[in-house]
Amino acid sequence: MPRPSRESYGDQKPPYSYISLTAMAIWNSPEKMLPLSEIYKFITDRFPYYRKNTQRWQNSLRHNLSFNDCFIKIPRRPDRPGKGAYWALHPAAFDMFENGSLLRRRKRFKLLKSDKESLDNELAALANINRFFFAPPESAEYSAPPPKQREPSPVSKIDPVTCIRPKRSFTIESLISPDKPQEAQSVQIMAHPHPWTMASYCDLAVAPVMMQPCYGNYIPPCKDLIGLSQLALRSI
DNA sequence: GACTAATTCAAAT
DNA sequence: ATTTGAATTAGTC
Repeated sequence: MPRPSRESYGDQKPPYSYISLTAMAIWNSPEKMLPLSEIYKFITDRFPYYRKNTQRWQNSLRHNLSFNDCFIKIPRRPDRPGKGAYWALHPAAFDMFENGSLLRRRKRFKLLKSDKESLDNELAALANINRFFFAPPESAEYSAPPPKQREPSPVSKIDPVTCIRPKRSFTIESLISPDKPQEAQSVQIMAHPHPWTMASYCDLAVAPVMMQPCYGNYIPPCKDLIGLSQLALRSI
């Protein structure tokens, strides 16, 4: 994204909140998700103001990441080595800046407790699936992780391990049969279309039950929407 | 000026 | 690196 006027703020503080800046960075990325280090990079690349006092504003930015439901943490796939998880925007947070202000939103984006819990469960399921499908041979041999250790949330109806609705009859354990741990190793990884579906993590043939979108009721990132980054960069 | 989002400091995980 | 809390600052209506 070449931007001639990229640094037109000079050393002055840009009129964007950390939430706006972070959303820009994420939105601007091809996969609509970035690790923390890339978010830092996006900001410091474009706004010289943030090349100083990094300790302070990066701590604040991290605080925002954890505190605001509009940011969700996508577990890093082990085939993508690196530090930290990926951060994405919650699909329902697109109209966060509806009022046009990138400084202060009218209202804080907050998920309902039940939505928050099911989201957390699905993300936990992603992490578990990562372990199943990407575990090194030696650790894959021992056995599937003991189901009993994972206590499902009393609220959510989604199985935290399989990430499927209870009506489904078979589980990950049944797919990864104890006598054929090697098959699980040969799973093909897809192109990672976007973080919202299990499809980006699992092979169709091996895990058909998981193809249903985890976020089926939400709107996935859409190119038709006016990207916050474009919006912001245009105004620079 | 009230209301509350955003920022900061910083402890705990 | 991530989460959380408390205190403070500061946009908006």
